[in-house]
Amino acid sequence: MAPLNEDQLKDIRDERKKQIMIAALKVFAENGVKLTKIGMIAKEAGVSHGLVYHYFSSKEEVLFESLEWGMEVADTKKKLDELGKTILSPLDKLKSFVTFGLKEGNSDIFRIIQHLGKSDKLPEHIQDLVLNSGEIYIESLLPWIIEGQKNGEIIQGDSREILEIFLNVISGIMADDLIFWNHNIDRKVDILLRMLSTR
Amino acid sequence: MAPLNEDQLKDIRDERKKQIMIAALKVFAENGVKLTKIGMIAKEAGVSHGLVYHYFSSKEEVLFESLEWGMEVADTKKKLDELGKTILSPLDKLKSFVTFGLKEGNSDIFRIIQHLGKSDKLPEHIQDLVLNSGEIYIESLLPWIIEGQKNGEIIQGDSREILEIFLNVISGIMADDLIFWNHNIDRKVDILLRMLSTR
Amino acid sequence: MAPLNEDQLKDIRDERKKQIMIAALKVFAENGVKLTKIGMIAKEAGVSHGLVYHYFSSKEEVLFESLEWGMEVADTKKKLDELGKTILSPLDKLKSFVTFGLKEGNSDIFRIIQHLGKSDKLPEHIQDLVLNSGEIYIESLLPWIIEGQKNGEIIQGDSREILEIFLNVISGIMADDLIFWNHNIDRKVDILLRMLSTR
Amino acid sequence: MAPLNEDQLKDIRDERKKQIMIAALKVFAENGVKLTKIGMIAKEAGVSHGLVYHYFSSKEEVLFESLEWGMEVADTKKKLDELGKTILSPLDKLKSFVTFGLKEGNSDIFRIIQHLGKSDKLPEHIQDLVLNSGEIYIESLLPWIIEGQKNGEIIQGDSREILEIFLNVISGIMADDLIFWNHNIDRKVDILLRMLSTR
DNA sequence: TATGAATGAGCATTCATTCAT
DNA sequence: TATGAATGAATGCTCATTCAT
Repeated sequence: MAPLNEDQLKDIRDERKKQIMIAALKVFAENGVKLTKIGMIAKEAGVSHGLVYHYFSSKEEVLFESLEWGMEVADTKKKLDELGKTILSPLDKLKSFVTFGLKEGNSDIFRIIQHLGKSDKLPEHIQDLVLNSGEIYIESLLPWIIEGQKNGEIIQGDSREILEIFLNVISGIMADDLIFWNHNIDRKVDILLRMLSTR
Repeated sequence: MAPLNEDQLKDIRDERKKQIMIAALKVFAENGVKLTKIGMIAKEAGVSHGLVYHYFSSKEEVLFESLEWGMEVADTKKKLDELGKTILSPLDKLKSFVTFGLKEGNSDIFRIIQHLGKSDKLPEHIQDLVLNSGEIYIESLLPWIIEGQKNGEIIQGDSREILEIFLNVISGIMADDLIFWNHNIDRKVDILLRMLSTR
Repeated sequence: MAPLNEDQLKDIRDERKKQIMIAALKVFAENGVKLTKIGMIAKEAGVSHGLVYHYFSSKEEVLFESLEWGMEVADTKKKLDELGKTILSPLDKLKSFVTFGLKEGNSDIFRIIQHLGKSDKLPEHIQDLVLNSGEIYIESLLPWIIEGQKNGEIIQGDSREILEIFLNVISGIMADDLIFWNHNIDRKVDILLRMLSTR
Repeated sequence: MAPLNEDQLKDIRDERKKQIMIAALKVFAENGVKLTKIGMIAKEAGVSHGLVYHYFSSKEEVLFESLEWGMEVADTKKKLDELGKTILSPLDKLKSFVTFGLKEGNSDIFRIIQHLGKSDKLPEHIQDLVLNSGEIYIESLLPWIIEGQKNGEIIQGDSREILEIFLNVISGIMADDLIFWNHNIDRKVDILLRMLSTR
């Protein structure tokens, strides 16, 4: 009889928004932003397209909020923190990180960012998010590279340039065929890391 | 003015088709197949969109014929043949090939194929082309890998798997930011090739 | 808390309905029926859009009931009755009525009716209301016109036609820029009434 | 065989655009801008909605270009010029102008402008057009008012204010029921003009 | 009674494709 | 051969209406 109380409503709202954002991240990652239709997100989330617009004001808003939220809760970030605390060698940290990132679902944000990088006229707040996201990885990974160079594990040279090359390769791979990479993944990641390792 | 005779007409036909296909390959490579509008191809080719339909029955047909023709005449192929005849070491051949491929324009077909790999429902004849295209490179490159393994330049292991990993990395890169890779290209290609080289 | 008894519930019901109808008349008058969204009415009334549907079965029903109720209780009607009882000359009664009607809020029903007059396919019961509404004013005003013609204040001719012309002008004005008319209103109404007066 | 030459194409283009603009002015005038669907314009013009977008980039553009063109070629303007050259008295010029303007089709622009005046956020170039359009009438009509005041035909007072009141009444009427006004039009216009006339 | 979550029909706009010239 | 006029299917978004709580 009585309407739902505020907390219950907030729960539903949050739940639905999350549900839609998870779907959005997946579909955006798979198809790129432009080719993602709102209907695809709605279908993936199991709701009507109308509902998507009940929670988000536009497709752009879905993208922005999903990315923002995704970057906040991203397992990738947790993984980085977690790895930072282990006693693994820098190179092993990188390997572990790449292995993690290539698992399906873990690379969604990376892939979306990459798609976005290729669009011309991004709205500014999304542009900011994209630029910022790059920085997050660089912040975490650059110290590992430097440390690896110090202990002789990683090749010498401009650390940042080396990292950029590496990230470029990784993001290219992620945009590609994840299934291929998940077969025999350790072997493949080993080969990938040879790029950087002094052996 | 006398009407053109048949040969002249055929020349015009061929010329126009080529002109459109060159434009198509460029635009498809830059934007992906779905996001490429017929109008974009027509504009790039300097013809009306109507004319595109005069020579091709559909966008899909433009894609198919362009790819087929492009793979036939591709500079990449010539480059492979050419390199095959040099006395460069296998690793140096690979380097030279990658360096060539990263130059703007030389990777169009590669990039289109990669875009296509991500679509679900490709018409069969295009599917065949895509699969086949991989084979072309494999045919040329696999012997180099094997030779490199024999002379100790290239890491041991399943030659074909190594090549596939390598091609995957390369195609990922090509889909990405070519401008980045063309800065300081030799240094970058060197690092890339460390994946395969024993030193 | 004891549950509300039936009378109390009915009071709430009536209060809420009135609240919504007042809001509806205002918003319909300002925006026209088609351009009025249920959400606009709900917001103006300070209730949720869901509640509007609790009391009315459709937007059309909101319109119909609001009009019906509005015509019943309209201040305009009271004003007409009131003026009827004064000893003002017919022309002065008309002036006073027009001045009253041009004040913001007093012309809502007039304006809605006018908007409706322009729609094609009105449901029959609303059509009836619209036609009927005209009659209400005519009933009150026509005697004034006739009286004015008798005493020489108002121009001769078919009384009903003269009234229709006059009402047409008034309703056109009301649909327009009320703010303009409320500046220096007496002067403007004087000019308006020159149409009818013999001077 | 040969494609149409440039002149022929231009003719078709101009013809189609005109056809669409005429339809647009009519439909916009009848329904107001917001309630006018592109489909309604297309249907009125006897073309597909797609074609409307072939010639105009958006609904707003249809509105703008149609208004601009309509104001340029408007018979109203010609009528004003023409009347200016006659030897009619100022009051008779006004009568003649109003009579002309109330004929169906002659008031489209007036009515659209009036609809627009009630919208809030008009794009600036349309806003300009609206403001400008008012001025056009004022420019032509004000001298008539002044002249009429001089020769005693028209009531004394701030000429511009009198004109504004008059235009307000006229535009209100035009928004209304033109069919009503076109019955017995001379009689009605006579009554209307009594507002301004000293007799 | 009261809320707002949820749905789907409808309209603006884009673009592949057809066709008259 | 070559052009661009013309069509209509598909997609983003809005809003009336329904319904669970």
